[in-house]
Amino acid sequence: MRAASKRQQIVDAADELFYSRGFSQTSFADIAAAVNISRGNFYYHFRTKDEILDAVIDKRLADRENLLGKWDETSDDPIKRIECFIKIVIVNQAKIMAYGCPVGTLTTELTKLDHASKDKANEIMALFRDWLTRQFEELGCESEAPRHALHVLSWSQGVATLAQAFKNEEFVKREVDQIVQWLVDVANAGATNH
Amino acid sequence: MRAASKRQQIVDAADELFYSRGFSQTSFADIAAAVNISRGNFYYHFRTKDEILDAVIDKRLADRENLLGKWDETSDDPIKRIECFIKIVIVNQAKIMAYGCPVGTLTTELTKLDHASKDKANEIMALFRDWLTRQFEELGCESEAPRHALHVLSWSQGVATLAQAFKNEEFVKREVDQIVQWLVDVANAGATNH
DNA sequence: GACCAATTAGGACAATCGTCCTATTTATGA
DNA sequence: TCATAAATAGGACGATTGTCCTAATTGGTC
Repeated sequence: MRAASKRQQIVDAADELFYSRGFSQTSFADIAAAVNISRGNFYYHFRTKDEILDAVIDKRLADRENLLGKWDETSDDPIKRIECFIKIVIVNQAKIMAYGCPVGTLTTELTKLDHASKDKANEIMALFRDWLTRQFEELGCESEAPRHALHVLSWSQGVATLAQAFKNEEFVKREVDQIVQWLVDVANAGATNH
Repeated sequence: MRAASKRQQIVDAADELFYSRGFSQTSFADIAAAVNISRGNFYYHFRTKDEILDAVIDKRLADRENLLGKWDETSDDPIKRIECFIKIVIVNQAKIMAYGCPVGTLTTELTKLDHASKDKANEIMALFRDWLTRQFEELGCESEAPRHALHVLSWSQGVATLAQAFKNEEFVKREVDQIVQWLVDVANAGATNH
């Protein structure tokens, strides 16, 4: 029980550190210090750095699935649900301006490293893509749903990258308003087609 | 003469390696091997890794200024020039799918490292932003020009990130067509206002 | 041919990295 | 209470890192 708790503490700390410093710039010593255990003891919980990475990705996947599940329950209107996604860039604005998007930056880093878990990290991105696709399907734009999903996902990655670069709050708000307007237009166009 | 040439070789090799592997995952040994000099000799040309990074950023800044200058000369129509920028994601598609955007990924990495040269790297992003702003001003949308510039820049970063994640050529083409259409609409709206 | 500066190679250095081994301490349950 | 397992600390290991020093080589100039 306490073992699981300690393991969870390690994964949580690694999650934060991988996000704020990057995976390869986070050492065993960094994580051990964050959870107050010795470097030697670390080996008891995780044998390799890649093991921790996999655990972190699993946690992120679970967290996001949880989040998407909650959004599914917030409203019957898929527009409202997609707006939940859009507004992450505002809800998490402070962290995004400091460290970028946790999903996008990890994907980019692992791909450059050609890391064995890069595909697994991409699954988080795919999770959002597929969820968005379902929302657009419910909106009535069946054949266009996958394209709209990629469009919104791409939009969010761009906003996150520029938010980190320029730290411009107004830019973020403006882009959110713009994409929400686009979303409403898409919904109306889909409705008139039926 | 040969010294300058060797120095240039080093900067070029570092530029490529920083792009494909990332800054902190590129070692002195990697760069030295790429230009066929010994690690010891390296110190004669660059005393610290940060010195190489600064030289690489300077080179990238110069390269981009050069590129933007050429685009300025391609056409009198700012729409055509902005389209040049938009189509980088197609021209450089192969590399972008492999390593992402060189400007965006470096900015992200240095910010996470809290590196002393992060602001300098951001200047490359600002260079594009300011150039785009001038193009939109020429288009006639004066007060909206800075916003449009950020919008296009943000769009390009999003497309690059998703291109790297999903490696979907059709997605890139579709997004390019979409933003070009948006650009034409903006131009028409600006024209009717005058 | 001799001299001087530019350029190069080799290796030392202290620090840090991921990994691993081995005691020791702590907690659990019969 | 005692045996057993879980958990922890400390340190060793080989490799690699950025940095730096020194000696050797090269090339051009008088």
